[in-house]
Amino acid sequence: MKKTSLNDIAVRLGVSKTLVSLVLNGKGREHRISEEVCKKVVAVAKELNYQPNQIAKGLRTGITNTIGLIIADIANPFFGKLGREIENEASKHGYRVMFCSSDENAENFRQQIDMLMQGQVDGFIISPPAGSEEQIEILNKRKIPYVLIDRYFPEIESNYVMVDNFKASYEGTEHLIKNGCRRIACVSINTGMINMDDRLEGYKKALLDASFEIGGDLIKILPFSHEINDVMKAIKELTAKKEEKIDAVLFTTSKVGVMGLQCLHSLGLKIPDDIAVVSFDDPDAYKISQPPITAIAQPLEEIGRQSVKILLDKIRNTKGKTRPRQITLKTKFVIRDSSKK
Amino acid sequence: MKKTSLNDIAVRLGVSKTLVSLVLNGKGREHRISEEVCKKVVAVAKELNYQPNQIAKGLRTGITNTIGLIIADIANPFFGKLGREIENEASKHGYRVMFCSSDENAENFRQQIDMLMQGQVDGFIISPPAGSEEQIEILNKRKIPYVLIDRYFPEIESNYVMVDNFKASYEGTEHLIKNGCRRIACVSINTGMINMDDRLEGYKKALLDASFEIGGDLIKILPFSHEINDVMKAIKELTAKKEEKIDAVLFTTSKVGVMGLQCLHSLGLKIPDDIAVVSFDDPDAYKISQPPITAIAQPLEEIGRQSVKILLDKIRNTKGKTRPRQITLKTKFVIRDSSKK
DNA sequence: ACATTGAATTTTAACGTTAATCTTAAAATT
DNA sequence: AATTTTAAGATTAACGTTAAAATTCAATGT
Repeated sequence: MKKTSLNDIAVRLGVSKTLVSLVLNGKGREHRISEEVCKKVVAVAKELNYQPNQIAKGLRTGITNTIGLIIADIANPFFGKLGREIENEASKHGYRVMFCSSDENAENFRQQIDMLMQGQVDGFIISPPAGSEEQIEILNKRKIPYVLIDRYFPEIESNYVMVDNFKASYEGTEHLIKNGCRRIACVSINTGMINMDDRLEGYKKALLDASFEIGGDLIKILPFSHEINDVMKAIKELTAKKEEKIDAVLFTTSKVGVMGLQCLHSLGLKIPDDIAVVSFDDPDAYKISQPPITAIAQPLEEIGRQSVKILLDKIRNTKGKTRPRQITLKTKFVIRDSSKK
Repeated sequence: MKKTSLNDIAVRLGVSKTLVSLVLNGKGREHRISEEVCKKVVAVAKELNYQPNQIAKGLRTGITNTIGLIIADIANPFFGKLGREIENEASKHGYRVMFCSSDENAENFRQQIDMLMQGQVDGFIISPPAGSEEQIEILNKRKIPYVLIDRYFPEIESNYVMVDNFKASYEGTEHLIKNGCRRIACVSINTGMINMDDRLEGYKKALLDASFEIGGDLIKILPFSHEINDVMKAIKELTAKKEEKIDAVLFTTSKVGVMGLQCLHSLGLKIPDDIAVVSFDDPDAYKISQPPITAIAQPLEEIGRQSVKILLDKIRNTKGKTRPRQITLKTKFVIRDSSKK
């Protein structure tokens, strides 16, 4: 049972395949195909269960109705949820999604971009890893539509959808200060990307504005491919010294936060009494944690919607040199018991 | 800057595009193309940064090197992690992945299958929703390669990769019994699929073998699109009656389990003293939970590897009527503090 | 009567690739 | 010298679709 093609329908009706194509694409009226013929075409198409071959369509038109999504790791709930929002929004507009997990690795990323650029997608939604500037520049040069999410390169003119990481971090830290915390640590990761920098800076600024000391011994930057051991080491160091013991910690991602909580628990530290906790992102784990964790939640649905919207805009309007669309969204600060002193 | 095609290289060298194609596909030797010409072709291809157009290749050969992955929800960490394993394994073999979240909805599923069957993928890895038998039969009839994961239809001959849900559930329940629990509830969801049935049956059989009563009031089957309210209602009912109060609960998915834990916490019930907990799946949340949750972990990497392996096998061997490959894997029972009495 | 218009289609070509067949010239064989 | 073989490549056609240009036939206008 081979698949039905336009030609099969055409032969069956003794008309040209162009006519069939026109009719099935709803251009019958426009091309003054008679009502009668239109009906016949539609009937036969239905009878033979015609499904257009998207590959052939793609070759002819250069349009695949597919978006390439490259993020760090689809298994990370943050990206999983974001991926889902992107899928939903794309689907609404008739687009499918191919996804790749770069593991924050520039070489993986390069290969993935190359692979998907071989005519398979109309554009990209990308959370770029450190060191991928060159690839992004290539997209610019070739005028391939794309939107960055989660982070961007300040020195490259791009479309992007972000959150205000600095402000979010500032708020979270300020909240801890207001709740009476005095020695607030920050555990972050070294991705080399601006979103993490901003989160650290927001934290520092909040300490500064409260006239707190910003000790280097309060800040732990983990290697970006962090294991639980790395986190454990950091937490131990932060909680070791009796006199200068910390009383709160800000985690800058849910991945490091989840690991951090495991460590705090296994060290027998009580949250929030011994150590108050605030973390970026808001995975399920934070809701069932005892106590529940105060979270800096990103507006995933909005990020998904906006990034797809902008991308489809760019795809439809590749010629007009529209100025880059750069959107910064607000995070939602969800106060739970982990930050109550 | 248009993309380089085979023809561009051919014209530049004054040879035919067939020759260029042969050389770049490594068939130069085989077709006795001279060493000298081969080198020139490769050099120019590199110079012009030639990337084969996969769409054109796909049209000509009928091969897209793309797998369609249809699961319930990529935002669900279980499927997110599984998706990642599938992506990894597919990538090793030069395959890309397109994903769709069906939300366990047969109509969504139908559309997604139809969409991806329009020439865009070489085969499917599918976690089929209830009521999708017809679609699966269509795949059979059209000889489209696919592998089912997580569940299957007993009445349809298919390839699949599963875990032994009955046994896993039996073990989990048996463990609770051995730890001294006497009134063990089961909170499950009504997907209408065999994996959930098996989990329920395993639970029942364990009770039966221990000569416990299998009360209907111990079993709560939630609507398959369950909200936290549904779970809360079930938990309340299970813990309401003083005399017949439950002392343990088995959750048959992590989604219902995570919600259930939220409910137990908010009702002020202590785990495991008031109620011991065992749950299918092993999300991060269970590791940082206080106490950590005893989990029936599925071998996600193995499921991913096997399903891709079988699928690629079928794709490469569409003609030979190979018998269906049906694989049942073992779960890993991870005992943590939530089940200690 | 003859050109003009309009409706209803058809023809052609192209997207980039590759499988199958065909060509050519030189070298080897009889 | 005539034939066959071999090396090295070219040509053709096709995958299924669609944009652009061309055709056909009838009706209308002058």
